[in-house]
Amino acid sequence: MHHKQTLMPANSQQSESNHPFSAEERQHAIGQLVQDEGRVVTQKLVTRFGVSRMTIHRDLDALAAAGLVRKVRGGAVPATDAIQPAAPRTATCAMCNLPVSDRSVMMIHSRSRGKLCACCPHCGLMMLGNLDDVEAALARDFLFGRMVNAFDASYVIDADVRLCCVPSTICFATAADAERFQRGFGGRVTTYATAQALLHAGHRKQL
Amino acid sequence: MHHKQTLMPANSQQSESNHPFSAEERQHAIGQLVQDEGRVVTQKLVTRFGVSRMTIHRDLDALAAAGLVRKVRGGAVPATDAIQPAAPRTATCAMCNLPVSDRSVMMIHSRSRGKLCACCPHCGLMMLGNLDDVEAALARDFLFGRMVNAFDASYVIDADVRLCCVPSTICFATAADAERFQRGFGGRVTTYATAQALLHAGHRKQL
DNA sequence: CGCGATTGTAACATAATGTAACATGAAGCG
DNA sequence: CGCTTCATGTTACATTATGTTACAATCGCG
Repeated sequence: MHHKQTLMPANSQQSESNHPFSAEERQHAIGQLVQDEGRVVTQKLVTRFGVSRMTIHRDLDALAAAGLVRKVRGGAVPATDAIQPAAPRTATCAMCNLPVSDRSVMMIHSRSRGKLCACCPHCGLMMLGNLDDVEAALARDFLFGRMVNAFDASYVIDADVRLCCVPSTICFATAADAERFQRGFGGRVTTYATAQALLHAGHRKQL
Repeated sequence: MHHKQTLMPANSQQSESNHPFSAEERQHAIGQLVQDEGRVVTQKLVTRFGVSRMTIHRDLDALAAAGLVRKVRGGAVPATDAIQPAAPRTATCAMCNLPVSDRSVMMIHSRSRGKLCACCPHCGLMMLGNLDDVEAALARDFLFGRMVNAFDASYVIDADVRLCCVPSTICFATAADAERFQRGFGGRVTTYATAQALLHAGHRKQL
């Protein structure tokens, strides 16, 4: 009796509700939604698909059991998503797909794309240059291992230490540290802005 | 429910445009804020997230329980030790009992005492000097993070980088790396034997 | 020092959400 | 036809997140 799809006016906005979904189709659609939007809200799925709260929960259970999503209170997020407070040890770089080294990791918080992980400042800076809704960006200071504001940090580019991607880009909390490192291992000490420009120029050159 | 979210338009009931924050996300955001800005003020979090004072307090309680922040009157500051939230930081140094930093860890295999963990080469070398049945000793190369044979490694003692115990003792896979590091950050480049002697001499002097 | 303002916290209330147990109705199958 | 199975709905209850209130603890200031 509550099956809205049978009662829907023809001009209804909720296109999906016009035809009844099989369980499989609905679950597949939910999985897509999670991937596309980063997060789904149970209550919205209830109205969107015109099924009961329990049914949505069962769908999410099935998706979670299949490892496709992770249930959170109120909805679900992508299984790979790292809303978790813990740093994703098994994460791969959102830019180059290499496994993320704990030593050089960068974390970027984008409003639209959530929490992104970069294997090293090279990839991290590239990503930052391509995002326009960054809420925060943190890079790991090479010397002390602390996370620092990526925009305030200093970087040594192309030092004789190849940690990850090339040209090697190493993050330091202070310009003084970067300079001392450069004295020993070469490379060029830059601010965030300069590093950003250099890396992007280098990549464009290749095109 | 009628709480006065003076900062947000009243029409946004649950809209993700303004407050996509579930409890989990909000706590995560707060944790990042603490790391990023060094300190957060409870009252500002209340207005920023549009939740009650109690809710913010509970968030901070949760973050503090997880060891991610330390509550202070009026807000929270980064937990001094916990830069890395996850990780098996259960290990403590067999010499000084400090939690073992993944960055500078040394592993010593003793026939009689089994596998011992040192927080840094300082403690590791001290332990090695006191053990007579060592099967193997590995230290983490500071530059690349690889484990190297502690007896073949080079060490920079008393550089201007205080990572763990004092006098700071930093391990490098090669003498060349140690020298380049010394060029920037000072200290003295030594072999295993020399570092060993220096550290023990320093400690005996205190007695 | 006392006093007011701010902050921390405990206790309770409430709404939203999660979940288990049972009911229903359709489809398939002997 | 009756039976089973499956997806779903309904109901009831547990759990969680949050707000509200009251009060204690602390700070700042005259």
